[in-house]
Amino acid sequence: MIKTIYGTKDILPFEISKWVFLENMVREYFKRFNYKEIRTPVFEETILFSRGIGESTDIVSKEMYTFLDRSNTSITLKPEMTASVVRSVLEHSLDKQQILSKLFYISPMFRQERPQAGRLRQFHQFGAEAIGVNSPLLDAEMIVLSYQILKQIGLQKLTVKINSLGTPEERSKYKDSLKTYLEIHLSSLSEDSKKRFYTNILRIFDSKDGGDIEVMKNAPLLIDHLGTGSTEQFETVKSILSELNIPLEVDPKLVRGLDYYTHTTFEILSESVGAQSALLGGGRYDLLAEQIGDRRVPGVGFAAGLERILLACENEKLFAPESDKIDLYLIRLDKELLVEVGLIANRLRAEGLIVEFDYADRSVKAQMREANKLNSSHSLFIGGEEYKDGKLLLKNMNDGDQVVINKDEIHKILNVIKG
RNA sequence: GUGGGUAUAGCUCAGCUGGUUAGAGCGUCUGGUUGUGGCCCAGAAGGUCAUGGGUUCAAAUCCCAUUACUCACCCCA
Repeated sequence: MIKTIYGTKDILPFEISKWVFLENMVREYFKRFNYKEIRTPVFEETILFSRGIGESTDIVSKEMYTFLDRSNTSITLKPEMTASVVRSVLEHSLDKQQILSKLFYISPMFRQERPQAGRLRQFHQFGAEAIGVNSPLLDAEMIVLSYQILKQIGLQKLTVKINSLGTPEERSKYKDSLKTYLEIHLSSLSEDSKKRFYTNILRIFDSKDGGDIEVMKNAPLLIDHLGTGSTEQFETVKSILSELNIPLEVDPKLVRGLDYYTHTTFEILSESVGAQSALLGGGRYDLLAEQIGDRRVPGVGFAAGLERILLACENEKLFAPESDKIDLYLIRLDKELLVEVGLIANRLRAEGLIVEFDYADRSVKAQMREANKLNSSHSLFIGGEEYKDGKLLLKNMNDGDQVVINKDEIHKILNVIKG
């Protein structure tokens, strides 16, 4: 038996309505904020991600689906969307056509990680990127927009975390002072953190190792090394958000795992999912365009995990079990009338009714049971004496009332049902 | 990559300390008189008890391995 690949899932018919609901909600909100949808290919040249996201990041160093195609080009299935969107903006010079490109997407992503609750190898994200203008208003807008979407969906147990990573210069200065501090304590760090010391030193803040946490308590914080410009920008973002009553938690240890972030970074967490509690994350990336292109273009964005949001929704019981309905189920009384039933169904479907009938040549009882199971508002009996007299029997499945309809007045069925 | 857990019908799960033909609920199908659903009732189909070894007179049950799934670490949405 061939099965789905490890870490991938089918989304079956009975759960599609939840996805459509979320997608509609997301589209509606992006529309209000005037973001335009963008779709990019599922695969790109590997170098886009290795350069954009950063060689030393976990995503690039061990999680990408990378392969050589038949002409020996290194191809990678997109592990995230920001690099692709920025690439697209640069490639098509959207940044030269307008001062600001406000874009959103809903798309599958691929990362070869070990699956667990809220983490799959093919997963879905929606997100936004505002590219071209460096304004704290946009940083704030990303958080407002994403927070409101989650709220609108009905999620309750949310935490918004925010931090600033400053400019590259501030960051590298800060890294130096962090290095100086950690060199003294290097021997007492965990093995993982020792590695991080060389690869991605900021991540040591995220360590859950007791010894590491002890050491990091007294470590210098980036937030104290920001210049006045960065501090001002950060303060502006925070004050806009507090004016809008977005509950903020400043987390100086919030260090995101992608290299391109500058200034504002943020995450929204939920208590209603498993250990992978980040529903969405994002931040400003003023360096990225230059990394993968030929010019400096500022940007800010976020990405949200659909599966995690769905998981949170389920745990907070936000989805009422909704039952599908159909308008009409055709009951075939005589076996010979197979073709006629098909013709009538076709005519009524052309009128816009949702019509179903039995394809399996089953008994009337079975057909009625099916009509009931499908939640059909009416059923139409085709056959017998009435049919010979040019008549059909239309039955209301709720109250059991039946009316006679002339065969050549099928449009009347429409009136009764849609009444 | 590292650790823990689980694996019995389409689904959710029983099956106690090893002992006859492996069960339930739901779902599916059929029927409860000629052509009428829901509720109810009756019946049927459906399982190499994940796979391979081992212990034993006897294994779904105990042991080992493999595989799959799952949760957690790492990291991320």
